[in-house]
Amino acid sequence: MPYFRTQNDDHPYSPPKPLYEQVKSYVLKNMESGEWPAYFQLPSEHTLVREMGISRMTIHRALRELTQAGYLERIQGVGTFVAAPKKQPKKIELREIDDIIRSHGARHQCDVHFLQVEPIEPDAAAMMAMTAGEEVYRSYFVHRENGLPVMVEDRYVHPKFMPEYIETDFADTTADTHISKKFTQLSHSHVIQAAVSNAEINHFLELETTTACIVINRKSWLGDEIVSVARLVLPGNRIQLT
Amino acid sequence: MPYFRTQNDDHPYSPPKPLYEQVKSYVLKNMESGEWPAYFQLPSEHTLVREMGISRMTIHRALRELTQAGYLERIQGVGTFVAAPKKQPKKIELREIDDIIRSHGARHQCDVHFLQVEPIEPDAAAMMAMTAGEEVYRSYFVHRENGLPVMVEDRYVHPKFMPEYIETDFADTTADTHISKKFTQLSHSHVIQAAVSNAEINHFLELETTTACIVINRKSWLGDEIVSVARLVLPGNRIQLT
DNA sequence: GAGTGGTCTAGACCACTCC
DNA sequence: GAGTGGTCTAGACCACTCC
Repeated sequence: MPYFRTQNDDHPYSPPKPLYEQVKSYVLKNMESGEWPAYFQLPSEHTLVREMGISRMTIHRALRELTQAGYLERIQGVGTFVAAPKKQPKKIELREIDDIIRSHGARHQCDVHFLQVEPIEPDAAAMMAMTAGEEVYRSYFVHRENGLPVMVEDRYVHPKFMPEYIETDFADTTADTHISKKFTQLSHSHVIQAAVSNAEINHFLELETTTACIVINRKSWLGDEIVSVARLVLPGNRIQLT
Repeated sequence: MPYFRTQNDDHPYSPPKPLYEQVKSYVLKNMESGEWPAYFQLPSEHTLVREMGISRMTIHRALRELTQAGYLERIQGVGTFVAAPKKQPKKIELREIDDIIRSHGARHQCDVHFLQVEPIEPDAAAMMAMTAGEEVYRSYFVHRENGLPVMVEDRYVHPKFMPEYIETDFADTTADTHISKKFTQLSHSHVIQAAVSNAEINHFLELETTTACIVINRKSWLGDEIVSVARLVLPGNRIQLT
C-alpha cells in the first residue's frame, strides 16, 4: 500500500525526494500519460490520503503547489481538477543595450550628447503625464559597440523621482540600470515600431543612407506614476533583438 | 502578545486574512519600511513562533512562499535572509496577429497564397535543422486588418510533427494557434529586426513605396527539435507591437 | 552541542457545495 | 448531512552549519 516512499536503488547515495514532491510527480505523470485529462476531477485529498498512506497536510501541500503552478484548479466544497490547457504567451526579453553588446564579446561605450534641464514640450508632456513648460530632465545618449553606433537613447526623466539624475556619471552605468537600481519596484511598458531613419538619426548613428530602424518607446512606471520615458532607435542593419 | 489575529473592524464583514498571509504581510512591511534591508537576517522560525504566538508550520509556510516568490533566501542550518534586490527583466509579449487585430475592434482575415509541399532550400534547411532537398511544408499567408494587409507570414513546418498541416483549413484559425493547440509544450525563440520592404513584400502588403518593416523570425521548438519556423513581416507604418 | 531550516504526522475546526 | 478543500496546531525527526 505505501507504494510511495521509494528508495532509488540505482543511486543508493541520492537522498529520496520528499513525499510532497513524490505526490507532485505522481499527479503530473497521470496528467502527461493522458490518464487524467483536462477538466478531470482528481481523487479527493481524503482519498489520496487513504490510497497513498500519506498524511493530509503533505497531500495538500503537493496539490497546492501544483495549483499555484497552474496545473490544477481547486474549488472549495467541490473538488480538484486538471486545469484547462493554457497556451503559454510568447514573450521576448528586452535586454539592456550594454548587456547585449557585452554578450557579443564587444566593448560598450556611451556618448553623452546632453544631460540637461529643459521645459517640457507638449507632446513629451503628454507622454510623461506632465504639463507643457514644466521642468524636466532630458538626456541624449549614443551607445557604441566597439566604436560603431548601435543605439540612440533619447530620454525624459521626472525630476520629482530622480533629482540627482542630471548629476549622474553615465560612464560606468546606463540610465536604465541606474533607474532600476534606485527603484526596484519599477514596471515597464513598451511600444515597438519600425521606421526609416531621418537626418538626426543618420547623424548620430553615423549612417550614410536612410536605414530601417527599430524604434522602442519605453515607459517606466512606479505604481501608476511615470518616472521616465525613453525612445530607443536601433539601426536594423547593425543590431537585432533576440 | 498575539498582536496578530487582527480583525478588521472597519469592514466587519470581510473575513480576516489567514495567519500565514498576515505573517507574509508583516515580513514584507518590514522589508518595505527599510527595517529589514537586503541581506538582513530574519528572526529564526523558532523566534517568530515565540514572538507572534503562531505555530511553526504556519510561520514556515509564510516564509517558504516568500522564498518561492524571490523575496527571501533560506539556507538550512544558517538562517533566513532578505534577498538581494533583483532587477526584473523587461519583457514584452508577442501576441498573435489575430488577437492584436481583434483588440483594435477590427476584422481579421487571412489570405492563403500557397500551402504546399516543396523540397527545402539550403538556407531554410539550416534554420529547420533539415537537409537540403528534404520535403517540407511551406505556407504563405497575408493577414489583413479590415482589408488592409498588415502582416506577411512565410512559414516552414516539419512534416514529421504535423503531417496534417497542408490539409488544414486556415479560414478560422491561424497557423500559430493551430500548432500551439496540437503541442501544448511548445517553446519559442525570436529574433526581431528592422528592414525595408523589397518588391515581394511591397506586392503582398500592397505598399506603394519602400517601407520600414518589423521582421520577426520565430522558431517553435518541441524540446530540442524544431517544429516550425516563420518569418513575419509587419509594415512599420500600419502596425506596432505593445 | 546548540541553533537553523525541511519535512511529516494526526488531529482539529472551518467555509463551502451539493443534495 | 456528507463531502470537499483551507487553515492551523503541537509535536516529532531530520540534515545541515557553526563553534
